[in-house]
Amino acid sequence: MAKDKVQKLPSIKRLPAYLRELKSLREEGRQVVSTTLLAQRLRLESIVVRKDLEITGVTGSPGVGYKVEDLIGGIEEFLGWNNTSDIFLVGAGALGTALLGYKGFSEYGLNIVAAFDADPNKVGTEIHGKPVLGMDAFANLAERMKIHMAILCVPCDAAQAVAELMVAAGIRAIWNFTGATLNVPEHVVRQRVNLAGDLAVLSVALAEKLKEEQRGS
Amino acid sequence: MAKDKVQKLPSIKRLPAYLRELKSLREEGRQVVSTTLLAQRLRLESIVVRKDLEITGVTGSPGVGYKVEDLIGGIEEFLGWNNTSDIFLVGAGALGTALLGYKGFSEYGLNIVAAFDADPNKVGTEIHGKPVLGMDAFANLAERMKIHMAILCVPCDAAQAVAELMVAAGIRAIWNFTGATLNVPEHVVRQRVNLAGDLAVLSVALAEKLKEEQRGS
DNA sequence: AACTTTTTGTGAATTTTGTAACAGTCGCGG
DNA sequence: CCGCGACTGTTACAAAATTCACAAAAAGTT
Ligand SMILES: NC(=O)c1ccc[n+]([C@@H]2O[C@H](COP(=O)([O-])OP(=O)(O)OC[C@H]3O[C@@H](n4cnc5c(N)ncnc54)[C@H](O)[C@@H]3O)[C@@H](O)[C@H]2O)c1
Ligand SMILES: NC(=O)c1ccc[n+]([C@@H]2O[C@H](COP(=O)([O-])OP(=O)(O)OC[C@H]3O[C@@H](n4cnc5c(N)ncnc54)[C@H](O)[C@@H]3O)[C@@H](O)[C@H]2O)c1
Repeated sequence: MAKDKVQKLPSIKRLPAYLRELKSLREEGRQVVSTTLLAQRLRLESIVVRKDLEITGVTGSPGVGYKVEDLIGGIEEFLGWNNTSDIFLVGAGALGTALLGYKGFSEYGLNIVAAFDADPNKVGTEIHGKPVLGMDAFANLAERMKIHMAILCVPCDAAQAVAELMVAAGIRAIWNFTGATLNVPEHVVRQRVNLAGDLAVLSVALAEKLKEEQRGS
Repeated sequence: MAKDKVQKLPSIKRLPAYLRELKSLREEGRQVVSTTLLAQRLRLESIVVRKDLEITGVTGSPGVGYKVEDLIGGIEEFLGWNNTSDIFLVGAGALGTALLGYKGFSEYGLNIVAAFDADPNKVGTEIHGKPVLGMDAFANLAERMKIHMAILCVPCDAAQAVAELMVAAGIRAIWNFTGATLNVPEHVVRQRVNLAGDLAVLSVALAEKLKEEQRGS
């Protein structure tokens, strides 16, 4: 029954880039912006921008453009980034440490509350001001604090086990930085950061470019 | 003129996941695999897997499946990951440090040779066994060592300037971990790691799921 | 040997995404 | 207050990706 397909994925993925640019424009004191300008800044076609912005429901005025404020508000509301959501992070290793210190998340309405790790040497310490707790504390705290989202950056082999623990603790959304494919129940959403996939695209594009060049010259 | 569109992007992005699973199957001593099994492991439909594998040119035999060895070889060759490529990293900060220590890159035929940073306190040190050099050394070394690829993880504001320096040094592919949209000439390929975009998808999917649930109950 | 099951490979249908075209609105400069 | 260029919003069209449908191959089963 559950036909939980989110539509217009590509558009949604581009929204944060618009948001970033819009905030930068606001800094510059700009109040109005056209899709032409946005497109130019983001190296896209203006029609793409127009179509993307359509899904937020924000409207502009012909001959003028959109109000910067409206767009920022509209995108944030569409993404649910206007209210900050608290999130837990599991795996305070190399990558986890970088994420814990990343200032940019506040732009996305994201607040990492605490980190969790299996390593007893790390438990009890603080990283970038965030406490590192033991895995046994996870379920209890998640429930008490009503945390629904979690970042997963443990080694790949541990990923599935940790994910199951998350699900059992009531987590509903897992942001997965590991290479593993998670098996989770229907009611949990998951999003994998596919670095390898991006690199694959880059590799193929470069090879293509070089080949083409050889042909051309 | 150059209509350098790489086709089947979604398929290419999935290939590394197959590769990972295939290597794991090889570990387990498996010699043959069907798209049915692969799909099950990666939570995809078997037809998706079949279509994706098609682009590598590897063929299987009906009723049996594909040889695991063949597929691994085929995918690696298609992606150009069979010969290791050397790459430079610029921005040895929080994220850069994590990347420098990441063992997984060798799976992708990627070898980070050296890091570069503007911070004089970092220059001259080593991170995870990789030397951190000053920015002034970049161009010269890139040419001498014939490096074509670079990882960009400096703060967003510095991204464009550093990218231009890379291009001037002959870099042909930039793996961009910053939020900035890079302006580079036609002959350079770029791939942005869009964390914010992934989070956007997760946010919307979760909101959707919750809304749907409310309706359903 | 005939039949069943599993699975590949391909061409075609369907859905989704990206592009183009254009009517209609707005503000501006005369 | 009229015409012009800039811009939106919508409808129509094209391309790409996904999904379906099925013939044919291999291996096992009766
Ligand atoms: N480092 C990178 O740059 C990078 C890049 C891409 C992907 N990744 C992925 O991110 C993940 C983490 O990478 P990393 O480099 O930070 O590894 P890491 O080894 O530095 O950190 C892993 C952390 O997880 C903890 N851990 C291990 N098992 C656990 C468990 N069962 N429960 C809770 N905590 C546990 C460890 O104590 C450690 O602190 C890996 O899956 C890796 O593939 C890392
Ligand atoms: N930390 C994260 O988890 C994270 C997550 C997503 C994206 N990012 C992005 O990655 C980038 C780096 O993030 P970070 O957290 O590592 O930042 P950071 O401040 O820890 O590191 C930036 C590094 O770049 C160096 N640098 C600054 N200007 C430079 C220049 N002009 N030339 C060469 N080096 C220069 C600095 O000395 C520093 O070492 C940022 O663009 C950030 O948005 C980071």
